[in-house]
Amino acid sequence: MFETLFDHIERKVLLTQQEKVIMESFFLPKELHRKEFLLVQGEHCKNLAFVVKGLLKTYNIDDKGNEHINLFAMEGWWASDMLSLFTGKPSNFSIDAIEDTDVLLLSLANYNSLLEKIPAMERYFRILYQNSLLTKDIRLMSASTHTAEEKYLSLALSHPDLMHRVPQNLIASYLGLAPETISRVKRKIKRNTAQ
Amino acid sequence: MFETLFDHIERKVLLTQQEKVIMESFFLPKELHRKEFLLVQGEHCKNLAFVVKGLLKTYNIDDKGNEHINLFAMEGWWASDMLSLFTGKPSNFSIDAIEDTDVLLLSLANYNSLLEKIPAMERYFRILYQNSLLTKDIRLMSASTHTAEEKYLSLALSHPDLMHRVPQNLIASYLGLAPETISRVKRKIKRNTAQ
DNA sequence: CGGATCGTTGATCAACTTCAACGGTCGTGG
DNA sequence: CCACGACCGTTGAAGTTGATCAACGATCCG
Repeated sequence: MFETLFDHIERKVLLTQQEKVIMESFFLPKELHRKEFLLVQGEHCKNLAFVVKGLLKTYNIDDKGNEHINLFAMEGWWASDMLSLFTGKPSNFSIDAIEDTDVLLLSLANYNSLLEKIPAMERYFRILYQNSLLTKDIRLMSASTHTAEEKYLSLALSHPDLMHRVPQNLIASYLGLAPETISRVKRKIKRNTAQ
Repeated sequence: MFETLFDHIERKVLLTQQEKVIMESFFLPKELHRKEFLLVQGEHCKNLAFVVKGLLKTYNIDDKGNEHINLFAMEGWWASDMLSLFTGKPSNFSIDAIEDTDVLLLSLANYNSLLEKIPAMERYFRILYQNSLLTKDIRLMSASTHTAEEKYLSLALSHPDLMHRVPQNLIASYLGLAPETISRVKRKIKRNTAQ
């Protein structure tokens, strides 16, 4: 369980053996099976979740009943509704499991203790968030400048693994497109690359 | 100059007098007048810029020659192309001044020294990035779920100050809409609220 | 077998863009 | 000081992209 976590953290910062022991006590392991919820929209988000194995999706259901996926979280990723977690307001997102998934839960109180007691973790999260910002910026740019086809191709290029693990209607939702649009884009690409 | 910087930082973390003295040596003050560039798309981004006074815009020009504003940075905001700064790759953004603007420049080397020498700054940037992530998430959601009218109203509500300082064609660019669309949205809102 | 889930295809529709023209305002140089 | 250009917003008409609606086929699995 914790090996994946420490592996991932130590790509950014180093931890002493003692720090690792302390950290283990902060996390609560949990297993989710396919379709099980980690967070339900409207409830209060209580944890950050580190994905050890499996695949989660974070999504919002809007007024018209449409689902919009905000994030896929695979092994080594964090999932949460941080806005709800930090403000205590009801969550705008649901999180559930696309595959059977193992997570390590970190409560807000433990998150704060962690940051206080282990300076390396302050650094870790700074770097993690810094990198996340870069990718969000790119997505944000892509959302308003790219065509449906460009969005699809760009995701297929940067995350080929996702395309295999996730049904296309979820990819569509993630890209802000209708499932039918994805289907048509794929056909068009096939036709173009065929000859 | 530095008062604005420290005021802003000390809303998140506390600094000792000694730390402030050290920090001052890391920053280079610079004045920009209206339309002057801080960064030109395609060049290498060398600095983080803290806006002391004025207003900057960060934007990308796409293949078709369209300008897409990524960020407005007013007093107390940071502007940079972090991807270019950290990777050394050519920048995807230009940054220029909408108003005459005073900035404090922080080079990559000084940014790293800062983080190393002053743990409070590690914490400051972790919190800064954490908050930025939240707002980016909201923008990202808004970009794919909201109509033109909703996007406009939501910005008008959350940043009324911007609407007064920035011409509408730039607002349009920021929201990923055509300037004409903003004009029509405004007319519609006026008609609806009139009676 | 039968239902659930997923992808495909066609037809229609709505939202927003694009193109073009015009009017107002502001600031600067002659 | 005023005239001109730059810049900005508005309006209309036409065009495009992608959404929506509906129907159908395939696959998977209990």
